[in-house]
Amino acid sequence: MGRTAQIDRSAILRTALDVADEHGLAAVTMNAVAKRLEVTAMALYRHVTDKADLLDGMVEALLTGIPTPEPGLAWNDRLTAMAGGIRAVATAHPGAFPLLLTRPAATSAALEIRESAYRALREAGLGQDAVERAERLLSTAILGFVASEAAGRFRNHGQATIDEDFAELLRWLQRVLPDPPTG
Amino acid sequence: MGRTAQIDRSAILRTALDVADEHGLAAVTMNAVAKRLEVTAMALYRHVTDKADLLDGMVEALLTGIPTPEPGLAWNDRLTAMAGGIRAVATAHPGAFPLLLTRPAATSAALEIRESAYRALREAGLGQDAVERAERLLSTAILGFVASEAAGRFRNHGQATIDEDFAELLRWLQRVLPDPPTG
DNA sequence: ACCTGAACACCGTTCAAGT
DNA sequence: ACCTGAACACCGTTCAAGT
Repeated sequence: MGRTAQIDRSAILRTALDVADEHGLAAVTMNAVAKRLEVTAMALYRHVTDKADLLDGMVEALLTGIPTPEPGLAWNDRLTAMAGGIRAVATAHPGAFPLLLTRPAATSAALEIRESAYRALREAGLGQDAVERAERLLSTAILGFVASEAAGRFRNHGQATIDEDFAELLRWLQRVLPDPPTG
Repeated sequence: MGRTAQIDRSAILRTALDVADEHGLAAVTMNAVAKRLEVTAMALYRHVTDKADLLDGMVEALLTGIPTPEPGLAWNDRLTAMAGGIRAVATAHPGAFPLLLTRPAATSAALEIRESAYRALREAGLGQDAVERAERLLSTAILGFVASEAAGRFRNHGQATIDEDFAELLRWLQRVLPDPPTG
């Protein structure tokens, strides 16, 4: 009895993200991930329950990469910072990012991000129902754009054009919210 | 020589959409589609070049289901009608719909839809660059919402709430465009 | 012309066995 | 405790063979 572990869950998740980013989500197989870790596919089952659990773990790892905004900022700047953080994660993990749109996350990382957005929108003066609705619409608009970018739907356009598109989207979204604090 | 065909490409695509909607995209295998058609998987290769071609064909079939808006309508009503048409296709094909976000389509059906949007936005008075940017942002916002809905990201909310969310999104998007014609 | 059987390399997953 | 080998049912795909 007793044998020092060669791999752990977080190493598996990091490796799976690498595989997705280099060769696409379809290339994320138990075999491919295991091979990178110099282990057989069966060894993974000690650390993830099955492939669905692997993919859910990748989602959680992506969400953990979105930084919590500086609490000192005004609410509208906090929302903008979160949008930028989401886009930065998509840029760092373009292959894995589409998982966020297909695997609804109810994990703690997802809840924390949503709560940050709720706090900002409450400070904007919205009532509770409006806060929740605005969060759903803002998050889908931003996820939709960023996932489209990651999936290459804009690949015919230059980076400068895409950057300006994103800035324009943020301006659009600001315009449907109450006037921000002047500071 | 000569043997009457049992299947054709459009039957394969329809069957693949059915499988996706009933059991999810992951269930769309050559074997599963073939079995529904009472044929072996190898028979499909006479009508689709490979599985990627099958998935691209599904995208094209989904796009063909989006109706061209009535030319008599004002430009803002045409855009609203297109958004509704996209959502209707997602409702009819929730399992297959996420393909639209991951497989950028440059086929004729995709181009026709984009051209419809361009025409409406030009009538709104936007210059060519603004037209193209607005089309990218409108389409990603709408696709993002509708794909999220199809993927079940809102499944904790009632249908009435989701319907109202969609209406609110369309109002947001109207607000960033020039004032529509009064009629 | 259209479909099938056999074959290949590859999936996810299980379970008993090795250390 | 952790990993592997062998096994199973299932992938996508090719190619020669049947009608």
